[in-house]
Amino acid sequence: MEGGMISVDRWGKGSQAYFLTHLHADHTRGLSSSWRRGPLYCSRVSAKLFPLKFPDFDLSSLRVLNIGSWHRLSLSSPSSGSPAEVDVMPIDALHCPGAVMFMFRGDFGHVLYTGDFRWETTGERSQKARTMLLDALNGANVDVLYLDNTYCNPAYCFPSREVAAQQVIEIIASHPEHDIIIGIDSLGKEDLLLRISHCLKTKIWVWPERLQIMHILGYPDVFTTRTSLTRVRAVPHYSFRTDTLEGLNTLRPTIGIMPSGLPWMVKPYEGKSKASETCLSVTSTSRRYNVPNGIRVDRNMRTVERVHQYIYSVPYSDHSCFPEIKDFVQLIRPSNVKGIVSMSPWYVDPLYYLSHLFRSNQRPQINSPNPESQGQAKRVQGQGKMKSKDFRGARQRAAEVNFFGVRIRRVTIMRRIHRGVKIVESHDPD
DNA sequence: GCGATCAGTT
DNA sequence: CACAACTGATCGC
Repeated sequence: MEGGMISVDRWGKGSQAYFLTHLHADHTRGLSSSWRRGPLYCSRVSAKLFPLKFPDFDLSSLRVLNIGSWHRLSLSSPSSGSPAEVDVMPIDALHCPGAVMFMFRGDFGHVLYTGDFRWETTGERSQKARTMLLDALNGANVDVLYLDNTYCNPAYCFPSREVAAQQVIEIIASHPEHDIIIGIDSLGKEDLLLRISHCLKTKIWVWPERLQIMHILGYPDVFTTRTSLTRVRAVPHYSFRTDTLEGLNTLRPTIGIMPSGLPWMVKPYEGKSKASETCLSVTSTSRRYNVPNGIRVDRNMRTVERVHQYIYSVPYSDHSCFPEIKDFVQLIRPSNVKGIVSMSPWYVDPLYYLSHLFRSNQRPQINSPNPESQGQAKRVQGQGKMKSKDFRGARQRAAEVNFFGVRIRRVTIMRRIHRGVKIVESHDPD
């Protein structure tokens, strides 16, 4: 296999062109203000946000790529040094502001790198992205799909963000006398806040750095850093804790809302835990809301949970859930699929659940679906070529676990080490 | 001081 | 328990 020409969300030496899908920290690790490795391609929104994340970054290194347009890069083959043309098109990833997928086209065929993405089947923007993707392919086959496999497991199933936002709004509306605290990260979930603001006719407090981001993003003037103007506050996810909520409740009645694809962001309250058992009526999501064509109503569909006396967990996710990933892979029908989550010799590929959808007969990278032989393979490999630092933090138990009330075989057991890839010229899925 | 890596938190 | 995203401590230069 030849050395890489192109790196996506990886910032080591040896590539001719570097691509950034979005500005979350787990995709910019290794990037710094002292970047000297040449042009860095990203979306216009990411470019606008760049100075905030990397204050002294030399902005002349940035190359903005317009979403939906092909751009030609003149690179050279790492082996022969002969010229090699590569075309690239960014496509809306609907993950967070500025987030894009990259479609590459060249002598190697078509390679699609999703970055983190939410493949909703409803909504105007989603439809546009779908059309853009199909237009980009123009009937061609995707040779390698690098896939955001974060929730690539049938146990993960949640409603659209529109539905989840409505759930948040219902929670807030049913607590008219309460202050509301919502945990968010430095980028993402803006649409949720805008919907809340619009439906409940309220401003939303954010911390100063977040207000700066809102201004750069050009959002309407509904955000404020003045506490007195609103009862709804969005705070850094990291400072959203049970003791914070308990402390606030000694001053004023306050509830917290955690929008997340995962329901266990806070320790369960030692009493009632289901929202349906409280004053708030939140019943099965799949019964109450229409589900788009092709997405089967799943009994795993997550809904609102009251996870603590003062805290609600709402399935508002910026990553695709399993049925959406499946829809995406069925649409693309790629020859080969690789999870963006890093691999190790004993890594059990979550794409296990999708292998029947591949165009070729690529087998998922599973040592064996049998937990016992997985364990054996791990031990053998572990004594082999891996250095200890490469699997520090790895969790290696394979077991049958109770997952959202459904017994499934746990196959995703490696903690993610990094994201991002070096895209190479070979067709081979190694 | 800077970047990289690790440990720990929600 | 789980994950993504983030903070802060520590290490090496």
